[in-house]
Amino acid sequence: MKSKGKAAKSSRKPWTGQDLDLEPENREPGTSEQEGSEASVRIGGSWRGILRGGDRERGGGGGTTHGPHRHRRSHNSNKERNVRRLESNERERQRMHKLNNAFQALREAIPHVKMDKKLSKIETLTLAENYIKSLTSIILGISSARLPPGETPTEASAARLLQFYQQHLEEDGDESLSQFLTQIHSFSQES
DNA sequence: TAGGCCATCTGGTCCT
DNA sequence: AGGACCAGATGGCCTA
Repeated sequence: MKSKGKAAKSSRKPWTGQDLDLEPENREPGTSEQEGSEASVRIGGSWRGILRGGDRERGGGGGTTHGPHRHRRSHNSNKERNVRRLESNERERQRMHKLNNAFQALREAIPHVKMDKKLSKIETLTLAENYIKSLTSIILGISSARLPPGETPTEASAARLLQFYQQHLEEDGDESLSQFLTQIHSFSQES
């Protein structure tokens, strides 16, 4: 059983459009917003249309529009829009699942104390950052042990490490880690 | 019960 | 044109 049980997630059924009457006089997902209404509309478990006119910067979009310049994509019918929305929802779900898989892989890659407790996403990212920094300082420490007296590891050293890593990423993709470690070893040897 | 965390929906924007 | 990305919004579950 998961520590943060999502047992009721099963009750969170994907929106099917069936909880909304899509007959002509009724709305469909996004309709009210596209019509420019500022009213709150219950859509697929979410209330849309509240707090409009956000100050979002460029890129990424995200629920808010920019004043009168909202454009609407024309689709043939409500039914077609509905289908596209459902497909989009599914893709988004899959994308988030991939993201969560990546988070899980990261959790398993970084050592942490509370092994019985699942790390949250923010904890995972923070620990990963600290872990990387620690490893980097260790590696640079090894390197400095072989540097000429008085010479300390510099940012240039770290940049070289990064360069090695990026080079292997480009050449070998995900399989590069062991080779990268080998490279680091030789790097420390030559320093 | 409040707050944290999360999954999901959603629509605007970016990218191919 | 359509998919990917992004962030706001919402509601459910869990823990202190």
